[in-house]
Amino acid sequence: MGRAPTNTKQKLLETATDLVWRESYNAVSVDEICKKAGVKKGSFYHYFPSKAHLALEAMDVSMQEMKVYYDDIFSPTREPVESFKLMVQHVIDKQKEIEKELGHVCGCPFATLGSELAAQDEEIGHKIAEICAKKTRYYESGLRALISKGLIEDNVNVETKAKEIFSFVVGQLLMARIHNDLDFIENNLESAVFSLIGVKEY
Amino acid sequence: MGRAPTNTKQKLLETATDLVWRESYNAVSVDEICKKAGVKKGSFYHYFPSKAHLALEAMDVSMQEMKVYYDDIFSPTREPVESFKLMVQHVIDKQKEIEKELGHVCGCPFATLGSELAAQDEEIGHKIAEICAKKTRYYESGLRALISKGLIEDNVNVETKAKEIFSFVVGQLLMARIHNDLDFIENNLESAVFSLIGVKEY
DNA sequence: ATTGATGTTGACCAACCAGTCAATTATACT
DNA sequence: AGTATAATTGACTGGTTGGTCAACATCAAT
Repeated sequence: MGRAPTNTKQKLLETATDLVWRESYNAVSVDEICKKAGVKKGSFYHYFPSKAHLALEAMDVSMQEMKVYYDDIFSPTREPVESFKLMVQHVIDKQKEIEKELGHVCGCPFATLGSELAAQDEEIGHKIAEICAKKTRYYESGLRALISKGLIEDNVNVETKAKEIFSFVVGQLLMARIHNDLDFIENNLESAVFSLIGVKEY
Repeated sequence: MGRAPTNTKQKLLETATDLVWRESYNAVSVDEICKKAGVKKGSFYHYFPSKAHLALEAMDVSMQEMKVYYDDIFSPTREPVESFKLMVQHVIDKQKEIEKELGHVCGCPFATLGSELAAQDEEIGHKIAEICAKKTRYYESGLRALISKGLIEDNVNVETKAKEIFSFVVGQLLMARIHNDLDFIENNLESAVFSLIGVKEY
């Protein structure tokens, strides 16, 4: 029943993700998103009750995409050192891809959005906090695997260390966005992460 | 000659700093700044040719204020371990003060602004990159002092390590802003910074 | 007292903002 | 063929945006 389903909603989500990731939430208007997506504003509000709801759904999509990669990267079948290496490489690859596509180093989309909206929109802020917590759980799992292999001391506070690693990666990505330059991350992120983890040989 | 100078410009700078730090650049309008500062919009554009120029001047003011603290904290007369301890404490104290005043954990004002505007306003992005570079120079100085005291190995790449510390602090502040919670920083920042520096006893 | 520089005001603007809605179109099922 | 449902459109709204401007106010030096 009803008219044939289209990719309009998906196109809006993709376009919004690109525009907001590159610029910022408040700098991008609904009109701009619609124009670039080739969709009339009436259709926008047919699929989303508000601009904020679009952002929330776009985060869900991004999160799901990320989950596929991270489930693989931190799969229990891998060596934990390999997991962290792959994680760093994935971050670098993704940043390079987005830099090419959007013409600017863009950093972590969740952190950028969270930084902007944490004090402005409670719901979005809360969702981003959740996403951050989810990501740190991958690191926790990797750290526990490192402990079980005897590669780091077993008195390491896994939750704390995971948060530190996450903050560090997010901070480096933020600096890369500000400087519009991925060189430092490319040359430094892997060794810095392992130094922070405290594993000497890898 | 001319009319007696007033504090109008200063009031605009202070008000704008507060509003933009708490919310974001694009979320705060010139009208809002003027209203809260008790200044008419005509006066605003008498002192600033544009909203972006206000941001640039506000950053200069913040930077000058920060310089006073950091020149003292990283004064060559101090023990370098004390410098880093004081730096961490200063960050925490400042965040607590701002949280109380503005009703939200606000993180690093430069990083927040830079994250938002890096790809939107080249001039502002460039200025923030400069400010970040300036701050890392304090860390470099502290690290060199640590080396000269034999507290860390002398093969440490000071420029790289300083950038890592800066990224880490900025990342932790960003997470604190997103979670609107300073607990993790209060409990963890000092030990994490020293762990990152690589000094065991302090 | 006049001049000239600076500070202040409020009305004004075109463009843009998020969001609304009734009308229209396209489709799948009966 | 008819109908229910979903997709699409474009014109519309009221408020806000960054920014302009001519007029006016206040003072110091002459």
